Amino acid sequence: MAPLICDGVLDAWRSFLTAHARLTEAVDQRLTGAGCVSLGTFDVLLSVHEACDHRSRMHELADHVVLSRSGLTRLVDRLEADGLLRRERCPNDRRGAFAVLTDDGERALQAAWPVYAAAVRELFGGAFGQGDDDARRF
Amino acid sequence: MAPLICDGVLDAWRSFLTAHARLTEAVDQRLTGAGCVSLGTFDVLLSVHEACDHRSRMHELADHVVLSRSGLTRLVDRLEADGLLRRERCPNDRRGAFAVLTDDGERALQAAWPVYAAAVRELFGGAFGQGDDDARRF
DNA sequence: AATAAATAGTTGCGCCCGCAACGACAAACC
DNA sequence: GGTTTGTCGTTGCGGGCGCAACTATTTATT
Repeated sequence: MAPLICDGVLDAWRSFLTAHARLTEAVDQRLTGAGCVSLGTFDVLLSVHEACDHRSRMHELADHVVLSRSGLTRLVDRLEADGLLRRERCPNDRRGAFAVLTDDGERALQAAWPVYAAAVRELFGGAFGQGDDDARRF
Repeated sequence: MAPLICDGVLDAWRSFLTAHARLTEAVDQRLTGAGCVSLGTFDVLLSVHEACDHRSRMHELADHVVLSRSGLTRLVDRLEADGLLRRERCPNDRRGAFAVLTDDGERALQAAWPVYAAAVRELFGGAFGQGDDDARRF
């Protein structure tokens, strides 16, 4: 039988899959190796930080980090236990809750940021034409 | 404070992360929705199929699908229980084992292949310039 | 040859996730 | 106003993964 994969799009897809697995693993190891939060935690903290008033509804947060609602509930549980996030009741909608950055969460985000940025630029940016490497304006 | 993300490489990285999450979810749903094996299973079956003699050493397989050795052990356990794969002792190295496609595994791979290819071309290929869409030579 | 170091694969353990079901609430409909 | 439908977030459950430790075997060292 001929090889199943003989198509540019499918080759690219497989490269995409392996690149994602290796890159996320490498970036996560940079973060945790430097004593920072994990990549998953960082994504959540950053999303909350970028939201209006540094707070985000749970379902919006779940959408933004591409996690199920239940998955986000547990993750926020952990971050709340770690003191990085806290929940706040939503005044308009008594069903809803906000995730809000605590001061510790803000500090953890700021501490992780340079590690994250450097790792992404080096590992991800370096894997491409690195045409933007001199466009750093951090 | 200024927004933390103001860099082309970092924007691209975040798009990369969300694209991966959404695309793998969508491709997996196409496969399972059509009664085929999951995406993770498909990757393993395809890797074994492409290997020499349709068999692959466990550690090579783990590397190829970017899984830990223990993770691959469990995954092959499940596929063996499902009758899609079987283990064979390695004659040269008595520590080693091969994962080998069974006839059922081969059939499952062939059944999933067109669904997989169509999903990847449409969802992944379509997300780009689709310049290769007419280069299909399946 | 004898021993030390490295490698292959498996297992116990704990973590993290998605699905389905649930209770609380809001919005739409009549 | 009361009922139906939809949405928000949480929980029980089971699946799937990585890390560290382990056994068995190979390879390197002396």
